[in-house]
Amino acid sequence: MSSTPAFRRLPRAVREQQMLDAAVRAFSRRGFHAASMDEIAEDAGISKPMVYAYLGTKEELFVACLHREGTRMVEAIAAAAAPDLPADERLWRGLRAFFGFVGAHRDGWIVLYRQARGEQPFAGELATMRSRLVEVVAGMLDDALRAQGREVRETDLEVIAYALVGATESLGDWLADHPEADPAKTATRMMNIAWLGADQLLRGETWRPTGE
Amino acid sequence: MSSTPAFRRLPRAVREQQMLDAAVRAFSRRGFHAASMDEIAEDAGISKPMVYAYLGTKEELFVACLHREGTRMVEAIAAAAAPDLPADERLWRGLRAFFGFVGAHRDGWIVLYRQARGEQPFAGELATMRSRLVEVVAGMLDDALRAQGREVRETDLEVIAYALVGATESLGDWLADHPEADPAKTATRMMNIAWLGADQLLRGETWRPTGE
Amino acid sequence: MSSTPAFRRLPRAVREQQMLDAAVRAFSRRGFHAASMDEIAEDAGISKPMVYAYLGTKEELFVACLHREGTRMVEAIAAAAAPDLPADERLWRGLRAFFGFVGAHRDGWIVLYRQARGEQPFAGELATMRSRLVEVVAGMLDDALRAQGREVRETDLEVIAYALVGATESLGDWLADHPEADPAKTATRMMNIAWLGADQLLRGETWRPTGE
Amino acid sequence: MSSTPAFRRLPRAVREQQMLDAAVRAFSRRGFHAASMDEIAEDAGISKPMVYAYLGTKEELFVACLHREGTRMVEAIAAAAAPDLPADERLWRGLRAFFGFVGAHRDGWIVLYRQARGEQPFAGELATMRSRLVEVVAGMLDDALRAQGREVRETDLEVIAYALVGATESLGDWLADHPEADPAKTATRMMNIAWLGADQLLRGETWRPTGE
DNA sequence: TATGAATGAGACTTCATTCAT
DNA sequence: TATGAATGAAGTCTCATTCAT
Repeated sequence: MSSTPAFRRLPRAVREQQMLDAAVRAFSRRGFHAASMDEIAEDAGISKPMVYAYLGTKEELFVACLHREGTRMVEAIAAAAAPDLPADERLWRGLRAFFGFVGAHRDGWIVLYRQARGEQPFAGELATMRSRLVEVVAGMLDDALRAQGREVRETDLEVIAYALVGATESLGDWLADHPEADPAKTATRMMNIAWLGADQLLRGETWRPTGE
Repeated sequence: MSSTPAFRRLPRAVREQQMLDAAVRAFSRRGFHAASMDEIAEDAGISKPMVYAYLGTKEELFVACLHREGTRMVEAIAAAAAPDLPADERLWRGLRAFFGFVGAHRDGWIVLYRQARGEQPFAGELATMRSRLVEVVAGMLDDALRAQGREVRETDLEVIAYALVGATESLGDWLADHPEADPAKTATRMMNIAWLGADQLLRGETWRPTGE
Repeated sequence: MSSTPAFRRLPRAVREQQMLDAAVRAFSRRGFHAASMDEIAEDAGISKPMVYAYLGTKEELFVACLHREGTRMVEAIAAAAAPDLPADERLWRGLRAFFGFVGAHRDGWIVLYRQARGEQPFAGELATMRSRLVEVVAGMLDDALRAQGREVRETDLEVIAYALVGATESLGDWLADHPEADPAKTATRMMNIAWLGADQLLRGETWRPTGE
Repeated sequence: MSSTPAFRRLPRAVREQQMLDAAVRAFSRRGFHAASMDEIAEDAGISKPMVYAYLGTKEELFVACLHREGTRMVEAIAAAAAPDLPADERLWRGLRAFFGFVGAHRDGWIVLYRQARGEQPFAGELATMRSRLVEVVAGMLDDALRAQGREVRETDLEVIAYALVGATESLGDWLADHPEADPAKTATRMMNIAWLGADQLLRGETWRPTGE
């Protein structure tokens, strides 16, 4: 006799995930400002006041999206690249995990990479995340070098790591726009670029401007 | 007789540049949606209706910014990387011009790279620009290879070029956040990464996943 | 216990009628363009966003007014002029209902007759309504004629009907500007004009231009 | 060597007519509010400040249109219906002139009949014009009656005249929307309706409500 | 005379957010 | 808990009108 179907009154945690799903979809497609709370609530199948009650302000909602997707991504990568593996293996598994994440969570990636970047309140947090990643990658390179008995100035290391991360993100973003592409193959390509390219660089050879 | 004949009533071309300057500043700092036409008009020292009369809708204004800054950047790079130079020289000069542009036009760069990316109506155009750039870079790499009597599958070439462009953009964006850094030095670092790294890669050596 | 349970938070249907009332008043007095949404909302005792939420755009609001008033008028007339009555009785009751409507809903009439006519998006719909009315009147005349064993060319019938409707509308509009006048008396006058005038006309006599 | 083509610097009177032409077109198509001074100036091939200098405010410009078109119409009718003709001839010639005017000056008619009616500042003036016309028509009917040795209460006369004018305007407006229709034929039809219909009415016969 | 440049004012519309049931 | 009803605030855009050349 109850007109309330079984799926109402879900436990709070489930509802929150539904809302975050809807929010990530909306923010990914339309950006922080253009996405509307109305739209998100409707897509989540819930009323607007509930969204406010559970997840707070629009800004807080966006941050929650960033956190969930960022954590998912970082944990996926961290779980793959166990610290006791050799450096190249860690890099390779990390890349595979990264492209796998992008392929499986396009919207999440887009929120992280395209949408959060331009919005002042959030860009800082993202930059911090990237910095930590760059450190990790720099650490891997350093490990590899020491294993070969070589050493590189820390600054150079950081710049190279930064460039590798940038290149990787860029291919990841390309992947997000080409759902038909194979994440694993993309990972292989990036691994080639990263590992062989970096190896050469770190061997100490340097290109020099030719005067002027 | 005075070369600044009055304060108001400037000719159209001048006013348009003032408006575009203000718009690029605003869009760079606050993004497309958060920037307000009021704000832009006030910063340009003019009333809102003039902005609409000269440059149209907010969307058209944003496109005008994109065009001006994009053209500036492309022309700076094209002027530097004359097509009759050897490939490495072209790449080097192109990079120097690119980082020079970013250092000199931070706001323009940020609008192009950070703000346009997430907004659906504009992202496409930007992606096209990047594609053309990737082609050019791939062409340089190809030239260099042929000069050495080697050859590479076109797909690989494109991916490598794409990664190089991504890495370069990423460093450029880093530069935009570090005004104290030296564009020329950043260019040198990127040239190292690009040239030596690519050289190795293109020599035919390949890293391969180790099973699993 | 009170039948006016509170002041705010009325159910949707009630609020919509309040808004339409206010809108008809405003549009009637000032016309589509000069009436402002602010004004309408304030007169309805509600905030502007509610108007948009319930009734949409200004244009849609105007159409809603047109529909409500048009329907009211047509239904009043249709209810009075039951199709099983003899033609003259139908005409008479219809006229009485029409002038009754104009007297009781001046604002509605004015929106329909004076304000919608000049505005391109709405004029068409009104013209269609009038056409249908003309058909009905032509039908009445035809009935009356056949009852007398006479017949008239359809074109003539339509023109006469059109003129009758025009004359009626014109007197209706005059009534709208003379609230002290008696709708019933106006109806009687129009019935005289219509019935006796038409009778003569339809008897087959024709005035003819005298040369030139 | 003069770059000023011959047709600039027209005499004031000519320019004013061009502006009024453009204004009537614009007001007819879009109504008083929706028509913009920009549009009018451009259509007249002149700059906006000139419009203000010559014809004043938008409101004054509209009044000027009303005057010109109203005068044209009245004069056309007056010239045709010379007061020394017999009443039926006057009516007939007047109608022909009226429908001729509508056919030849659609835009002017529309401004007078459809657009001015709803705008408070102008409706009054129009109503006055119509009143005068009604008087004239009532006079004609009176003349005709007296010529037959009969007499009618003035009120009835006025109402009948009002209805005739309304019917005529209505057919005129129909003509404005059917440019392919023949003004002369429409005039003949209206003359039939007016003359024969009125004749009957004025003979003293009256339709009476049948109780209820 | 003639006009490009300029603006104050105000319109429509939308949104994030909250109240009262 | 859950939501329909409600709004303050702000943003985009247009227009009639005037100045300064």
